[in-house]
Amino acid sequence: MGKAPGLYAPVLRETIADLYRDPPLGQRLAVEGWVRTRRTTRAMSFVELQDGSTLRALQVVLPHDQVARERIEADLHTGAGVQVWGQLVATPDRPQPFELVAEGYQLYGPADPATYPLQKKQHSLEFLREIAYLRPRTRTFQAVFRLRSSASFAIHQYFHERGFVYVHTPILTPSDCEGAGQLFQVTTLPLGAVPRRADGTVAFEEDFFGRPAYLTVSGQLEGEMLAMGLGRIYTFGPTFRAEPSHTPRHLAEFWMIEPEMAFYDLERTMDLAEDLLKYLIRHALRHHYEELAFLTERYEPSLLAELEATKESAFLRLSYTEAVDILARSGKTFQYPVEWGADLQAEHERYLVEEYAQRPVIVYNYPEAIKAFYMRLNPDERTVAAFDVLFPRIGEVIGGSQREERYDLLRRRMQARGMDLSAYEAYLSTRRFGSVPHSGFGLGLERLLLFLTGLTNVRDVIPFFRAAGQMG
RNA sequence: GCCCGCUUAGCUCAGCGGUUAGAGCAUCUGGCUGUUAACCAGAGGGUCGCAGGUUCGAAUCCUGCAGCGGGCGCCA
Repeated sequence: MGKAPGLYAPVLRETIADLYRDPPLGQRLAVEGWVRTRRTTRAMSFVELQDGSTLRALQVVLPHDQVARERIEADLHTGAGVQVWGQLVATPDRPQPFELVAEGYQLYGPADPATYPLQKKQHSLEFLREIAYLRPRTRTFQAVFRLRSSASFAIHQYFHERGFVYVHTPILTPSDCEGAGQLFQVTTLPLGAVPRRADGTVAFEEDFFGRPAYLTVSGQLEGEMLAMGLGRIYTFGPTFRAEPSHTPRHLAEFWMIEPEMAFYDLERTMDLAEDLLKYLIRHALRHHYEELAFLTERYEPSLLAELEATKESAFLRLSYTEAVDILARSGKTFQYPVEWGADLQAEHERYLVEEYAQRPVIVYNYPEAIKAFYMRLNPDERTVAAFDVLFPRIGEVIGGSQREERYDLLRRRMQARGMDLSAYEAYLSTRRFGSVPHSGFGLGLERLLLFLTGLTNVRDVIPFFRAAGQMG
């Protein structure tokens, strides 16, 4: 058996991705990774080694006259972490282009087959959710998390290429961004013995900030303030909603991209949203064909074709009024009635996207009454300059609007909704000093990833999921 | 929050009132001159989610609870 090269050995130590990119055939080298499978015959064993650098595995041949069979059978089970060294040899007559003929190996960490949960067969996504810490050992999650990483990078690249400033809005906030769901309260007060005032209410002046504090549900309001000086900004960070939504599309902690642009009207903002989404799809197709092909084969047969079609398609733009009209004339029977003034239900959105348009749809100019206070009132005074981007399979992926920049109008509408204006003093003040038209939107990273990966549950596109009653 | 479904071996599932509960894969043992989800032979492995109830008899029917999944609502 050859001498162990060790961690700082004078031999090549390469990732498997490097080997496939430019195989150093004939050279002696060391590779590190985890055993995916092992097959043993009388004279030799075969190990498929993966290291996370690529979905492809490296076949390692272990001749039993080099490495004792008993040792291999005791050590090299699925999941074991090892370093293997030997010579890289071309194998033109075999399914793989080359393989490593081992001289020896070092077992970093065994994986006892009696207790190691993963096997070499495919597991259900539901089962893997129970052992989230091992999901990165599977090719599915390597593909998904690599796409997540790459899409995140592409988002930054897209905005930076266009002069947007990446801003960090606070995670801890004193107030709600109205209409964005329930908040997680953050406190250092002892929950077992909360200090109270004479009238029995909680004495928040004794809390850490001297007032109630929450985890942010959106960076939008702060983003608007930053855009009113920097021009074009975007946020990209975690947001938190304490809404007990039990669906495959909701998380309590998720990542959101929120651009906010001074001097943008609704149409220009819709253009930006559409362009961004197509850019991200093109980026994934160009840089991650291997991952997308794998996910297409495993999970969503139409994934590649759908991405190809979407990156070229012109999203269909319909005003809310047009959309209601189309639904009313569709001849379809919907569970929820279609009438002007009611919000579009999931079944309505699905009809518009999957049957009527058969491509992404942007619905804009929604009734004022069903949308948030900060959306700009249109001249008809019945609708606001809001829009949703609806995708096949996953529904709403972006929600945005032109913001109400007129001080008196904004104030009046907030009052009409019974909001406490004192909590929004800074926000309102931006409308008193040099207020200009501006717009923005929110893109849910996990929902985008459902579209890019072909998976159907957002718990599977974030490494460790947090949802009502679940911390994966 | 409302509605529906599922829970049987390590995993994926079959069994849906009637002998000692099954299969494939995994594991273990042995075999195999290069395997590719290797193959061949054999073995071990189960309080049938939990708690009650109905019945001569319950994995199977009923009730409650829990976990998971899905639909709806809310939204990203």
